[in-house]
Amino acid sequence: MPEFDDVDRQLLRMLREDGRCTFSEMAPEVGLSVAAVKRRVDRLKDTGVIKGFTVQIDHTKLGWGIEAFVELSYTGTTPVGEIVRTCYTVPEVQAVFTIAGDPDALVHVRVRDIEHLQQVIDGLRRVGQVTGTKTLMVLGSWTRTA
Amino acid sequence: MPEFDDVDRQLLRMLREDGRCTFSEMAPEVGLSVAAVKRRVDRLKDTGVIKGFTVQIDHTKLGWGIEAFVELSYTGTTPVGEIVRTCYTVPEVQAVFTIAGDPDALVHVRVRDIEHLQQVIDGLRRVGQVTGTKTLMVLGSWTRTA
DNA sequence: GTTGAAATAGATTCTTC
DNA sequence: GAAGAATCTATTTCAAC
Repeated sequence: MPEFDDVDRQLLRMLREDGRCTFSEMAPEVGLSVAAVKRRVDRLKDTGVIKGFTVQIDHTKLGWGIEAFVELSYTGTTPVGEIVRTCYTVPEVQAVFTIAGDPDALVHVRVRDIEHLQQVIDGLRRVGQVTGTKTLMVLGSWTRTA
Repeated sequence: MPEFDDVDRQLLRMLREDGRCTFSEMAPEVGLSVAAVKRRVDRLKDTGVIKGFTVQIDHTKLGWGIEAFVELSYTGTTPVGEIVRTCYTVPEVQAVFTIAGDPDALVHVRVRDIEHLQQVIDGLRRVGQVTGTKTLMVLGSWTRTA
């Protein structure tokens, strides 16, 4: 990453708040022309700073109201790559974080109800050499800019 | 949420993979007309299923290479709303999850380096009635569809 | 639910400074 | 680096089915 200035930061902030924000909307905000804004956003994509765009979904509205983090501990011989692989095949898993120390992984899951959560946790325990789990039930959440 | 069918699910899946996917791109995929796709996406926005759109950023490219989860425990008298409020004023905090049981909150932070992480954790400890913290350093991560 | 057409707006490219 | 104009593409609305 060579130069990266306040204008770039401003553009990223605007795109974080609205990923479909147009060049014409951003241009006056940063005091540049539409063409100049396009060149900057293109450069952010080319350099990989912008990985892509996505939609923000309210999962409770879809009936997937329960969110939890599952801490997983594995036997010492389990390679990290296998931990991730055994987790992301489970459709309820939203994200997997491999961790230094204890636990070995933190898995973010989203489920319809408690019974469903129980099934998902059982599924995670079964695959691989899991030695223990601890489930953190999410009561509420706040995410930056969402 | 009244009716919500496979076409809607397909549209959400496509928008998750590319939030800037156009109606004209989605229409042939789901076998509907452009106008019909627009009506469905508009309905998903109106009903709140679609909360918004955002950009996916590679923070390592911006020099914020370290990611961690901090488990926070509070005194019994601390209201949940205050926990969230004291956390999201810290700019390094990406997300706050309030938890049922122990710990009371799980905080996702993103920092430049270890020294910076130390400062952020110290900052989180200072505000509110924090009785203990445990930090999970993220070695690697996988997120659905990202 | 569909099609097609028309109007608007945004993206993109090119030439200019 | 930047602006402005021309072109193309997509969105949006509408009428009719």
